[in-house]
Amino acid sequence: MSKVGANTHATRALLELRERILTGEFGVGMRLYEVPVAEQLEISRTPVRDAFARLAEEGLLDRLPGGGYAVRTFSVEDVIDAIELRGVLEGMAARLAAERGPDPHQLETMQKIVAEIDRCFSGEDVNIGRYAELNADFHEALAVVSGSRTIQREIERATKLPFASPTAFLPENARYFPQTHSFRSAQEQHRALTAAIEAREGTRAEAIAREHARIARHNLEYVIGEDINLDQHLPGLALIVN
Amino acid sequence: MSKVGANTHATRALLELRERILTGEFGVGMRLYEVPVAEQLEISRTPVRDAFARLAEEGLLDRLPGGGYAVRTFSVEDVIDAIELRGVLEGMAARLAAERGPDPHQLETMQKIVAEIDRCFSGEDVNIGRYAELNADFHEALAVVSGSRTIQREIERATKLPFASPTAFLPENARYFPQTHSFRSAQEQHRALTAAIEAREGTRAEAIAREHARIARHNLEYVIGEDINLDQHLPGLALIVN
DNA sequence: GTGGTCGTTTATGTATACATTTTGGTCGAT
DNA sequence: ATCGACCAAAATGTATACATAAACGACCAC
Repeated sequence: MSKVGANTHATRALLELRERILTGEFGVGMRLYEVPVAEQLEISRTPVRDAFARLAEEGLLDRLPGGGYAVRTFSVEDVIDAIELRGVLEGMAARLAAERGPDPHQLETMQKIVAEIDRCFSGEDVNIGRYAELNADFHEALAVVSGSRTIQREIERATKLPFASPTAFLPENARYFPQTHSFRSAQEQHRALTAAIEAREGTRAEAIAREHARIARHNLEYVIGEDINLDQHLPGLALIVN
Repeated sequence: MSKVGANTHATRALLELRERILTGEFGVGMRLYEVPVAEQLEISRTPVRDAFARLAEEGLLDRLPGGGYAVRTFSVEDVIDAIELRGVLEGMAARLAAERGPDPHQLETMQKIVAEIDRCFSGEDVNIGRYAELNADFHEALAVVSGSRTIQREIERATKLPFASPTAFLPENARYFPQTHSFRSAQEQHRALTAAIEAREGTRAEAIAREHARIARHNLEYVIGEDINLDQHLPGLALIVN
């Protein structure tokens, strides 16, 4: 643990503040001041400034024209577009992989993850926790198989907003969602996407990836429609205003 | 001029360092140290740190694992992918505009810019300077007509890398490029893209926007192929290693 | 009631000193 | 020749004091 960032005040502030933002502890649009935050965290202003800047970079804080930062507000439309963006980026990743030819090891990694996800459905109940884990692995592998550092960076970045991530709205268990059957169709998409990449079918791969990303949108609409108070359970939901 | 950023040491450092990076004054991959840079710029370390962080956010500096920053290196492939990414983002913008219906005023703005670009071709010589200016305006209007803040942010961000911007490799005059006739075909794409959006043809709009972005790729390949030493004239070219 | 000006308070920008970590070179062992 | 340990120098992280700008409230004029 000698790497900078792992145990610095700035990093700890970043983690703490990110958590508070995502759980809604700071109201949306709320301005954050260096001095009170530094006092709360019992550190000096300098690492707080660093943390603020990093959170702005992540898209969770807005820089204000006169200096300072405020918690960023997201409309439902912003969230929909962020999800759509991830789909477009992952579609591009899939297309590039198919067009340029996937690295065999990386393709094999994807195939192994798909096989492992299948095992989540082997019992009567879906093993949601494991599914979520592997789902994230699959999406990471998808970025990697693109063979493009640029795309990997962008997907990583787009995924930082919790409601746009592939695991968005995947709770630790399924009690909030009546549609666990959709996990199976999601998995079919994983399988089809992997096959399309292998077959060098760029257009097909892109289309599947885009459609696949819409799962998060579907879940969002479900959550919004049911007016479920899930702030504590679905990170980032507190940031959405409408 | 009371806005933070306009005249702070941090902003001046940001502008100065960005310029030096893009002109190749710092070698690619070169590590930048706070103390010497602060001395060169005759300011303290604090604004230098701010500037470094912002340049990392812009993608021009890499954060190092042990702290500190280095000038980011781009392979030709990275640049190609950055250009492709812009095409994909602008394609998404065009598609969203077409699917959701463009705001009439914003559409009119695009149409006016297209008409104004036409006037750059009215003489025997293309008015390249004006073309470049209006080209940038067109692309900004394209981001705006998407009606999506998310997309606007992302396009703005993708465009920050100079070789991925719509004006990439558009010099102040055409003496470096024998293919000024390609400006005319680019303008036809502007026109077609605007018409596709107006006609609510999302798939067509997206395809045109993607193809349009490839102009920068074409120009890149020309520059690389001719081995033209254009560091001082084409911002960011100095960052490309191969 | 509204808008502009002024003064005070608060917040951010900056410099600098100190603390901690990283880096690079040297030396010794294998 | 290579690797690991050690140490000093350099770099980054942090705290704090000071400088400057922004924000806010009060007051006045129209």
